[in-house]
Amino acid sequence: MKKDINVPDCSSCKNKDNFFCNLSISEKKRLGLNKKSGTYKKGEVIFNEGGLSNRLYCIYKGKVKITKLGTEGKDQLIRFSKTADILGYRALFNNDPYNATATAIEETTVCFLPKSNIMEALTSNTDLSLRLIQLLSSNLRDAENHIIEMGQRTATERLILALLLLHETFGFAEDGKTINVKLSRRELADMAGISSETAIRLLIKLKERNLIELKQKNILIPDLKKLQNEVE
Amino acid sequence: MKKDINVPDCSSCKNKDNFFCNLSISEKKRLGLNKKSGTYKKGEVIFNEGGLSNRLYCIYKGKVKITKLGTEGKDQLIRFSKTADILGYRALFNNDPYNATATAIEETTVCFLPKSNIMEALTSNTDLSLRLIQLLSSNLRDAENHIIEMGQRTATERLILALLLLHETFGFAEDGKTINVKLSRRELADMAGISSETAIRLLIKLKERNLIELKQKNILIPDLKKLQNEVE
DNA sequence: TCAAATATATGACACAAGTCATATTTTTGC
DNA sequence: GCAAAAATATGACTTGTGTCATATATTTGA
Repeated sequence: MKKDINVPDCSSCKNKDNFFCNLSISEKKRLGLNKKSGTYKKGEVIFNEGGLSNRLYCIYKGKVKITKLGTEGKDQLIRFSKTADILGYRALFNNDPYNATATAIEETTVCFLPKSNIMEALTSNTDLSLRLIQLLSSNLRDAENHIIEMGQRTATERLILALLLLHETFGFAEDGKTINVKLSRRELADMAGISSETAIRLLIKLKERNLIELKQKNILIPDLKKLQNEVE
Repeated sequence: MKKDINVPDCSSCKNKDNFFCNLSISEKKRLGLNKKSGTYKKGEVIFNEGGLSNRLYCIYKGKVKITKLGTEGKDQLIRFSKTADILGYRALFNNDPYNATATAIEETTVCFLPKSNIMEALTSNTDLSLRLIQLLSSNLRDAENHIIEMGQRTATERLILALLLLHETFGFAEDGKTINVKLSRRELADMAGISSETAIRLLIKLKERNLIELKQKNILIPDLKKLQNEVE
């Protein structure tokens, strides 16, 4: 992590639709008082499961994976977060240690907002609590759907659902078919709860069936509808 | 469902530690204004996935399972709720349909609190938002742990974890070893994300290893620590 | 640039757990 | 009390997927 001094004040942030978008200009100024920021390289850990928290993280730019370590030292991917998303909110609002690890999956710039600023914003703008409730509800809905996938879908289906989630979260690159993030086979396996070897094999199978294309670390979905139909 | 006219006003509720425990007496009186209540028989549905909501449910007495229908018509158990817990809060605060089905697993009496009362309580007592944030955070933590179990644990381990969750949620009966709820093998299987046949077989195996006792529909855990050690 | 580390790919093999069928027991509703 | 429905139990069989080992390709860091 290296300190980043090029990030603007919260009231001038380029991410207009972020979690704090409903705050007034003056509320945003107070939110960003004394904030710091830093840039993490791909693979660097932003915070660790079990660590203590006194600030909220706001992603200025980049992509992050949230993982938990399971049994036998294997990771399970819980969620992705990207530019404009907040991180570490559950620990902050519950005065708990982090219960997951946040890792940059590409170079990522993050702002650290002091807890006192957040609490003040919550008090002055009660809409913010409702936004947080909605965010947690959305996370919970996604987690519940993931439980069902893990319990009831085949490994192939889970891998396809993982690819569709990547598209949904990060979109396509400009060519309109390359998933806009590069993950290792291990990371894909951690999303789908399968072994790396199985992920590798099934990706090749999907390629052979022309459902995806593989170009170095890029995965392309030539026909999104067709891939979606595989898991209906 | 039959209407129940024996439930007291919220300010006199026997469940002193419920979600609304921090409200003042007068706030509780306003919360319960025009509330209704009903009693559901074991197996009756309290609300259905996809249904619309304009009230919050508060369990006066009883036990409820929250399930989602997965692929191929198979249920996945998401969570249990019991006496003093609230239900339907996510739909209410997000103006969404219910995304799960709530079913009584024993005779259950539920109070229906009008949405307007809830919103008023939220406005007058900002602590209530924080309690809801904490509740959602707790649900989410549990769901995330469940994802890991589904992805990384054997069926036997998952069944044991399901039994431990039943103990944790509902406790033991007075003998100190009978789990204080009766579920069918199918319901246990839905908790663990395994087939009924597998649940039946593995229960018998656990019995043979003296880790549990089976007495009609009752499951007994003679040595809780020993069972916990099986899944460390 | 190069050696070491890591990621990807592949083959072989084993088995946990699912499906299907059937028998038996228990529960339900009239 | 009784028939039907549902739950529980068991056997047989199949296979999806994990593990382990090894080869090859790519990335990393000095």
